[in-house]
Amino acid sequence: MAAGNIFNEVLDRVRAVTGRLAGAGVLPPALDKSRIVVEPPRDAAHGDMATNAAMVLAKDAGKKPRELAQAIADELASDDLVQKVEVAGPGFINITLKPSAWVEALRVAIRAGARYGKSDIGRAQPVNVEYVSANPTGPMHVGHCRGAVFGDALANLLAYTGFGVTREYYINDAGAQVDVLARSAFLRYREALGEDIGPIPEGLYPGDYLKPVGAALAAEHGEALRRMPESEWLPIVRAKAIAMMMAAIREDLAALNVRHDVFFSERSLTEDGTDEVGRTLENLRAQGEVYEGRLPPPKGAPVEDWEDREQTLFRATDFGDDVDRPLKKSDGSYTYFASDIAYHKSKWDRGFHHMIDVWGADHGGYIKRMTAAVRAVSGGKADLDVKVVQLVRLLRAGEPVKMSKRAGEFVTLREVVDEVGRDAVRFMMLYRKNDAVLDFDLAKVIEQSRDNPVFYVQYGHARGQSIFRNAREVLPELPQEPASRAQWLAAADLGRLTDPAELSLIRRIALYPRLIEAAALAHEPHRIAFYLYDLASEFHALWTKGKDLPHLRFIIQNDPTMTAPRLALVEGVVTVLASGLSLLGVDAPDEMR
RNA sequence: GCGCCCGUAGCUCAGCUGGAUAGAGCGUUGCCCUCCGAAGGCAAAGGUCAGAAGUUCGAAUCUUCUCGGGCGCGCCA
Repeated sequence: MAAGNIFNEVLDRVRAVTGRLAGAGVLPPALDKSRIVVEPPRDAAHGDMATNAAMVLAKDAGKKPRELAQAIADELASDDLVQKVEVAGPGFINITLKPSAWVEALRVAIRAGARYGKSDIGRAQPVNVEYVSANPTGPMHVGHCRGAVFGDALANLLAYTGFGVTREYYINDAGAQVDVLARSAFLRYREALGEDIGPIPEGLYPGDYLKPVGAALAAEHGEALRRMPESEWLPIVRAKAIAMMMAAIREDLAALNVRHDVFFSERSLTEDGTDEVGRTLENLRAQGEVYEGRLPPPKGAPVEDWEDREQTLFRATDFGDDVDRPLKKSDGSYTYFASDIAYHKSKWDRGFHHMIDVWGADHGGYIKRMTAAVRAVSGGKADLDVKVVQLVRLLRAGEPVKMSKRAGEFVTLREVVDEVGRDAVRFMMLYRKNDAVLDFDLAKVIEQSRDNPVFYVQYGHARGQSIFRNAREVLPELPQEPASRAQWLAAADLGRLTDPAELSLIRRIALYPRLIEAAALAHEPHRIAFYLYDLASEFHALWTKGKDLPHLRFIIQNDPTMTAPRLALVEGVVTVLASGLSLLGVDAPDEMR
């Protein structure tokens, strides 16, 4: 078992007990133990952990849940981790562990250090996480933030739980929009050569960010491009513009601490004589999933100039979609969906059985057809989980920040990061479920108070470090280097941690590995953020308790033997805060400034 | 018209994939600094989990329907 999930440990023991009861004839020999769980109770009065084993097994055993619960409880009572077992309610088995068991869990956490909470549940399975994938037609704006941070944190989390994660960015460098980009850049090129280009025509990108592209083209090609017909200069200008846009995007991502392993070009699926899209579609045609046919016009919102025509379609309805989906435009070129199928086929070909795509809310209507396509190209063997991140409403002190898209005035990702800092952006983007709309208030996230969870959690870490700094007087032998400090503290007499508040904090620390696994399996990094907030809150509370009750302070003057275990508790808190924050990609500062 | 997401305290949101008496922050009310960082803490009040039916030992969580809000609905990416 990786890095000590004490809940799994107890679950194993509960299952062992049911096995023994089966051997003794109390339970039938073939038992489905998969539904048995051991979890923390909502109410601390119910003990440390509760299991539903009796209720889950009662029906198969032909016994009353409470009766069976009592039998299991009697067996569990003699376990060396267990202090007390009670049957409650409809058949819950409430387990209270010996304090020594919790204290040992703390020791495990401190010893593990940065590895605490790591897990191997992923069993090294390859997972492809695709996120951001912003069009290379301009700098990233705030709207891209959330998906970027979410995808990055999710990838961190999956890697931490033993999945073989590949972080991927799909560059949409093939559609009409990059030709528009090229024409827009060409104007800036002429401008750079001294021409008066006047206002930017409708339909082209007006932003100033293309001026450097024009300048670079002028420096590199001089007058040469201007003398070519469009068919010749366009590929040159396009390639240059895309390269420069992608370089800018990478810089923006770096500012947010977001990284990718693979940048996959859509154009590479069709250029230089390769036609991966065509090949993919022919394969699907051979399977009967691609055909020529007609679609009914959409109901409700009438499409002007609807033309009923025969077209190439993907049989998405075979996989639960509402209608079949077109693969070719009327001019014969592939639709975006067609190349997206080929792209996901490439993921499958590269060995990914599990794919996760992070998309913006406006792509929600696209999910069914894409999951359908993934199943079609993999013979049903691959799965795709599309995580939709909802809209971010940008506010300043409660007032919406105005953005005008025409005229190219939008708030860029970089502006937001520069104003409030990378940590605040990242934490707040993750302090909400991905499928809920998020209000992001530029004024609030830099506030240094409990209102601001980023600050509150980071402050918890800083406060812990501050305690270590102040402890040197009482404990001069405490190593200053963090890793040796942790090992030194792990050897302390942890049995002296007996106050209910201390044990409660230890229990929360012990919850961390379980939380990490659950968050990873659910693809929900936000759970880490909420957990860290709760942990910091309990830590701050215990700290303040020491104001009224001096015997509960972490540093006890003239009593190194009491101070050491207390510092070990702080070490546990600091370890988990640092670990969780690093999964979120947020700094864990040693002091606040 | 159809599909997807959402609806939990006055406000903003959690709720650990079906568990026990539904939680936190803000706001309101009342408290705690000679004291390891008050950049903090304690306490009180506040709920028909939108509504109805169903599934079962047990539902905020699963199913169906209704109401209310958001997004999307060949040849845009």
